[in-house]
Amino acid sequence: MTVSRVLRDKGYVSKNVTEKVLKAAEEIGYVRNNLAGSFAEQSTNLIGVVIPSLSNSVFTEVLSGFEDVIHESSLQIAISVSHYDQQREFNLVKDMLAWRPAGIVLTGMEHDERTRNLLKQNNVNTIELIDVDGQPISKCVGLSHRSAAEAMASHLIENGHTRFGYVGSALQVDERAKKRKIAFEQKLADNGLKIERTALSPEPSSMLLGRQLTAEILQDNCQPIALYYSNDDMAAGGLLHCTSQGISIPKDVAIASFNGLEFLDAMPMRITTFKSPRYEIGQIAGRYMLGEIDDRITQLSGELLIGDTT
Amino acid sequence: MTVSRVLRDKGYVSKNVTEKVLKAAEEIGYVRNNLAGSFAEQSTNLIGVVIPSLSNSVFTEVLSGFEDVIHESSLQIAISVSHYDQQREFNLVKDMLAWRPAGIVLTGMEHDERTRNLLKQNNVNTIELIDVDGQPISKCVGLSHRSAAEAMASHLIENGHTRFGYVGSALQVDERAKKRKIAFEQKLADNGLKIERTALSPEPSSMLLGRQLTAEILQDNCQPIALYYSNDDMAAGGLLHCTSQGISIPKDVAIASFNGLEFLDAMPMRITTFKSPRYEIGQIAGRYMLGEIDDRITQLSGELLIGDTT
DNA sequence: CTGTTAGCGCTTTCAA
DNA sequence: TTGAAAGCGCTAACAG
Repeated sequence: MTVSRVLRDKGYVSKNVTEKVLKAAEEIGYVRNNLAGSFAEQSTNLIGVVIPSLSNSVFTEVLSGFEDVIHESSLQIAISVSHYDQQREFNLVKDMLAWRPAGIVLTGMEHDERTRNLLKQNNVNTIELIDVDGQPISKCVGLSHRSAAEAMASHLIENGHTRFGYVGSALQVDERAKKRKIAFEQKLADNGLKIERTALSPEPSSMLLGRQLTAEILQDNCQPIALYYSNDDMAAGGLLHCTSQGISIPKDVAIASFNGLEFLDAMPMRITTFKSPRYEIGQIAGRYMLGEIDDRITQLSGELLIGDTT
Repeated sequence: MTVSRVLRDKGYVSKNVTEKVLKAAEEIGYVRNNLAGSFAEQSTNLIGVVIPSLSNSVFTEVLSGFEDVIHESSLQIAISVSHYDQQREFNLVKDMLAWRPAGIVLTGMEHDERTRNLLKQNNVNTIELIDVDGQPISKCVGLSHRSAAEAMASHLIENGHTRFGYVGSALQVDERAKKRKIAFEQKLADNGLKIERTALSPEPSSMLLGRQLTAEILQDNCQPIALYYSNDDMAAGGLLHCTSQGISIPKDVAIASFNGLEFLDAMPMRITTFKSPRYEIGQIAGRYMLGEIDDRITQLSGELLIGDTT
């Protein structure tokens, strides 16, 4: 017990003994056994985080903000990847719960019903990231993808665009992109307008795919048209297609997207997009974990970035 | 015990009892306590991974490959971020060892001596990623940054370049970039050449920084010159500076870099770079973890990508 | 300030 | 095929 007290710096131990214990621990290279310790304490400092993918910088930027806040505390982050699969997410959450984590962080508001039940029944401190359009299991922080899409639709309408196309990828798994598309269409409808053409692919988004789908959607000369993309990668591909074809932007083809990723700075033209506050979402999630925020929902606003393509 | 057997599907239990147990577990929403279980087993399925940063896609791409291999097994990944700080890395490794992980994954070959000792003494299955120029603690997989830089130097020399500049960032913490710079200089020296100008910054690399440092290095008209950059972000910024200034590429300024990141596809010109096999490194690290590889060192080659800028 | 006792929930081993 | 006993290394609670 005395050793335990010294090592945890808890309770009173004489200076003399403290030194001896510390020295001995150093000598034998003692490493605490968290399995035993946390087991005895019936709690851990682990936070289970589930994100859809590690190769989409949207999620790693959020993670980065989360980590920057968390890493000053004694909490540890354990990351799992759901590959956009709610069934897999459920299994991951179940596995994580077995470690009795201090908290769970999920991406998005759409989950398997069993996941929600599991988390609620076990009364786990849960935070959902990136989206706020829905009922959180416990807490959530993000932006309204509906509002973001509406803002973009309004911007295009105000700029006098009357014909619209949509270019998207992986909508069957990307719930946020799906919400944006629906809200965009709705806003157009409110103004007596509609999406005339759509190019979709189940593949993950990429510049190459954006380029291909844009070529497809423009093949029968429907210009002038304003294209709304599911995200920046797709839109960047679209821009490359247009410039290579000598298509006038934004006169013949306008380009608008979502995310506001940094790589857009590399493009020859500034693409109009909607910047999602990714790093900030992560930071706030971190502060939720540290108990610094109580609100059930934190809605961040994001920002419409008007570039040269609309 | 019978319950334990059913839940782990281990040993013989009658069908009748098995069903009853499974049903009861389902009803009460039983979740195994890994703290108790792993404690009793004296082992875990956790793999501790330490990477320098989550906001550098080099590391998340490696992680992605690692995860893709690992996630078919029963192993779990716990990620920590060292912020390029060896002291912090040591603390993270120590914290991870407290969980008695099935393995540890580190980035690079340069670590605090205490980290190496800790890992060796505890006989932990350790894998070092991305670099192979050095003595691994246990196993490592990566590419030779020396060779990559030498290949680029040779390419530039063969193309007739005779004057050289170097643009880099964060060399005090980026050991791989440092190795590349040294090897590049050495190769030049072997050919009676040298780096005439250097622009360095302690800031993390970014396109903006690359742009600024390139402006700086070119301010007193030293063209023609071949610039070697610490990585793609910096080089992309350099390219943007040159195109905006109407500088002829590669005639007046040649640009060469390292990594071969995907965002280069967005650039108006294909930058000459050296593609590091990031995803593959992660995959192989995963196979190391699963015990599918025994070699102490796996050296991957990478690829010189000759673009329009050299 | 130091020590004793009991127990965390599971698994390994042995016995029936 | 099932069960009983013991123990993993630590900490909370209490006693001295």
